[in-house]
Amino acid sequence: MHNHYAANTRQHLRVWLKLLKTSGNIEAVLRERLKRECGTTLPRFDVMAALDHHPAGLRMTELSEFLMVSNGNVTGIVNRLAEDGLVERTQDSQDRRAQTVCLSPSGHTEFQHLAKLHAQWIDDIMQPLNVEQSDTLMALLEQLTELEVSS
Amino acid sequence: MHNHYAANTRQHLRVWLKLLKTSGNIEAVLRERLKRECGTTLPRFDVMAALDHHPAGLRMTELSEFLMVSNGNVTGIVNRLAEDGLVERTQDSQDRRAQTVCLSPSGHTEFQHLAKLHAQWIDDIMQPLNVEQSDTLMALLEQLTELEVSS
DNA sequence: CTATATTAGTTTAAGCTTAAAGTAAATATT
DNA sequence: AATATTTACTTTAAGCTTAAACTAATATAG
Repeated sequence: MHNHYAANTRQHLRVWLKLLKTSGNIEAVLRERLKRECGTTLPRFDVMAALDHHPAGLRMTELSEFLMVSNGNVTGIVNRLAEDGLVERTQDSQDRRAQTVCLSPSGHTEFQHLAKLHAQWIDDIMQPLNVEQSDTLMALLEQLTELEVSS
Repeated sequence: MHNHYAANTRQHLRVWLKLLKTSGNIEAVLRERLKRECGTTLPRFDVMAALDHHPAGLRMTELSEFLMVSNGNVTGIVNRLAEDGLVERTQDSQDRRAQTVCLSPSGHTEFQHLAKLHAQWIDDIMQPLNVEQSDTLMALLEQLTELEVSS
């Protein structure tokens, strides 16, 4: 029986599609709730979470590295957050090219609210797994994080 | 010890972030290879895969339902595929609003090439898991597919 | 038959995303 | 000091995505 692929190519495809679907479904739920219940988006939430994690603020470049997105992308999201008064830009006094972005007071308050809801949603969604199961899931996913970086 | 959340809220968050990251990493690899090696995108691939699966063709609305994206979205992707001669639109003779989209001969040839590469990439990425492990992963992901639909 | 409602699909506005080009300031070289 | 390079960031062009508005055709109701 000639078979140029590994014996379980089909199984691999099925698992990948399941992984993609599960992750996408959960992400869609989060996006939907952020929008409907909070009037915001996942990218905005991610930027605010990064800034909340760095109370001293971040440079635009640091922010884009932390979030692993392009710097042009960060420019747009920060622009919109700034328009809404949720983040503040401070010009660097040493380097006139640079600026530090941080949450405004109202942005901080708003994020605390968002983070609480977000944690509850995740907790709810992950409820079906007991501790042992989620450990197993972590370990299996961990194995997929290694190879795909190479080649 | 007062704790208003379930005991493993933090663990739940960690697992979700791991799931999101793993899925996103793999998706990024696929996007990158589709672009660099094939000059195409994941949305285009998805549309072509759907059409390959339905040799008789699909209506625009059927396509958007099958892929679970908005109909306006499908319009744009099919437009670009049509510009490249990879799909063909056929006006429905019964209903002047409707049309059937299917892969062109060159689109079919092209997709066979893409699908082969795609399967090899997935096979490669999923290699670290043996059959038992991927069964376990499937089962765990399956549990997360149930609840999140509700509420 | 006419008015209404539904259906198929496109267009538009807004945001997300990237790569590539551009701007301006700081640093390094000669 | 003048030139070149690097760095920080923005802008642009293109594509993906959605919801909402829109167009046109079909189906339904009276």
